[in-house]
Amino acid sequence: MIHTPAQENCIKEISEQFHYLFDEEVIEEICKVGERKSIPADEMIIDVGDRVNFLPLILSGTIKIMTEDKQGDELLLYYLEFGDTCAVTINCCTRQSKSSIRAISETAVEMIVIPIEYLDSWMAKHQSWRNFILESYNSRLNEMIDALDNIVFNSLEDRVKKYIKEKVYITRSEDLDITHADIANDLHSSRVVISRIMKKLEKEGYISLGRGKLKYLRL
DNA sequence: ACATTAATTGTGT
DNA sequence: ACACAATTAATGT
Repeated sequence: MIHTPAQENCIKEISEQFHYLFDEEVIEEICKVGERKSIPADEMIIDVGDRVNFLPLILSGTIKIMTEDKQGDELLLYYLEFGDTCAVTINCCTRQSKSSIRAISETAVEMIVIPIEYLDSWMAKHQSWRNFILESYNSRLNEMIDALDNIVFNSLEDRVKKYIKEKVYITRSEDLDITHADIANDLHSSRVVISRIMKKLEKEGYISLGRGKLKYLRL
């Protein structure tokens, strides 16, 4: 098979990062039809109600996935990271329905987007692709059950702790630039309540506080 | 360097 | 939940 230099490059890059996920054929397919995209931080990628016509494959960076309720309040669902794809998107695409979620880049993101028309035939043709999709569904479902469990059964304080942990993990930094109001939005709570919890966590020595920032010490 | 203003955070009811 | 006080950061003079 003949490749353009750009495709050669792409194959090299994807094989390096994804060889344990996909076999050769799938990687070639991805390079043929996939398009590489760079997204700056804090960019809205998909909004609620948008028609989605591509499937993202994250190379680096983090994407925040959330829903919106009738009152327009947001709730953080989960993050997408390296090697992830969006299970919700797969659903939307194959059923030709509109997005039920909003996706915003948390950091700068590098990704490959694949037009949806290829997904069906790949499912049939390539076992490693099939496994990838199913695996992605499975792990996301488990995460969601976890998150639901957390909301229903755990106190807001525990949710804040978990939130901070996640944030530290995805930014690879113990110093977070975030306001109490931001956290309140993500957790579907109010600023005042978050402030009180933050103060408590600081007193207990878990974090240290500053205006617009906090430092993770331990949990 | 100082004053003004806006944004964020703290606290009592 | 609301209101307001206190604190801090940003901006202009």
